[in-house]
Amino acid sequence: MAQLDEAEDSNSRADQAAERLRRLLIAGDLVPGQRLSETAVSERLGVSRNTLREAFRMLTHERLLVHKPHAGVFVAVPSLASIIDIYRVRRMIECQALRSSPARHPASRRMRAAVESAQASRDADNWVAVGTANMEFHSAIVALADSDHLDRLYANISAELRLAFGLLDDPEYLHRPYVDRNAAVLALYLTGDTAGAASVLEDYLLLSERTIVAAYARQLPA
Amino acid sequence: MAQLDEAEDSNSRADQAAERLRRLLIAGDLVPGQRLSETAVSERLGVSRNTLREAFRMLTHERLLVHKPHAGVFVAVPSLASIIDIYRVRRMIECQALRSSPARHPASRRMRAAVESAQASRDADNWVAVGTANMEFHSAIVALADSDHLDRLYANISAELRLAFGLLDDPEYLHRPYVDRNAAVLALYLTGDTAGAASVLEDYLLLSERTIVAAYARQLPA
DNA sequence: AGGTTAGCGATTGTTGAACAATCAATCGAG
DNA sequence: CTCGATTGATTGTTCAACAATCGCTAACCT
Repeated sequence: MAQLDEAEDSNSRADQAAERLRRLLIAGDLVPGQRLSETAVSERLGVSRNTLREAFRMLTHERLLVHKPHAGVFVAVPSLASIIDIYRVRRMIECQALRSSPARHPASRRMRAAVESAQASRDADNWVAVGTANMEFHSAIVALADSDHLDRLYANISAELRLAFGLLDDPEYLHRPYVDRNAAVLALYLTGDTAGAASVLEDYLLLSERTIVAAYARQLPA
Repeated sequence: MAQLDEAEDSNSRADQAAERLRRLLIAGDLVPGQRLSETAVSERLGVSRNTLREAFRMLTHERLLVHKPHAGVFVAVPSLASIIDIYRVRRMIECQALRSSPARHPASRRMRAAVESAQASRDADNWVAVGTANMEFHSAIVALADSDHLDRLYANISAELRLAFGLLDDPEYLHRPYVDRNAAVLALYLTGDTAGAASVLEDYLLLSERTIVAAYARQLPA
């Protein structure tokens, strides 16, 4: 086992700070729109202002934070337009990756593991874990394309989407319907019917987008 | 028009430094693999080491530089695998953007302008300008998809590809064949035959990839 | 009174210097 | 000649200070 849960951030202190902030972000401890004071956060994390700025810049490139010049950094608030954009990209990339993937691609193991993990977490009523497993499933689908660039793009997109999920407050409603659908997509893919799998996935993504957009519009009437 | 050519980098000094480095990189003044000393570059650009580090980090995220811990930053050397990956992504994204684009999309004007610019530069024997115009043409194709995320991904990919072009040394051979092909793609698209345009584009990209990979393998026998 | 502007305070942007941590090359011992 | 320790240079990180900029307050003018 190369990297353990806590060992992956061992590189630099800026990386460590970024990782800690990342966890605070996906855990929802930092609400979107909130301003992050450099001095306050730096002394809370025990790093220097300069180092924290490097961490901020990393997270800004991951679109988790936004930087307004001379005003500070803020937790990103995913816009409706950005979410719609994300789903457009997901349909384009995931469906094509699935459709034109050779059979028995190594990443299919990741897909299977993610489905099983999601089912287990569902039975344990742990819905944020279900969400994590679902996202891992889609990440594995993208990995079918064997493209580092797409993998990286998808990692960014996932982070942003996760921020949006955190804005909503019914994780069961958001994640439960998709674990069975993921299993269906995986089953079709494993039989070699990649076109069918892609088709099911596309419907699935359209439904998911509608659900999230609706919940989003309901929650943020502004 | 909000931002002019020279005014876009006015934000911070780190941005300015990054922009200057970017120009040095695409101009080929900085050869791939070269190490960039923090102190040397910082005093050459007239910025502090700390500020330069922020610039380095930006360019690292754009994959123009690579950062090796405790060893420094180096000009990225695009690997053959990365180039192949880039072309795979380009085929996936550009063809689908072209195929599923509505007619008379605003970005088609950018496509037309790029074609005309390439033709003019070709007649003037300015081959690096031809290369720039060609890349602008493809960037406009991606813009047909109306996705900020894809636009950003493509900007990164373009920068990396440009670095690879700089490694080769016959810009006419690299760029001349494609200005007429771009014009053909544009013509098909404007008649509404998006499927035909996408098909031509796919052949085109396959040919371009073969050309570059061959030149690359010839030049770097290592 | 209402709107405008000048100034104030706070925060970010940038710099320089200093020290610790790490790597690579040199030099020396066996 | 090979292996190992020392040295030197570069990066990683912190601190303190100052300049630049923004938002707000309050005084000012009409």
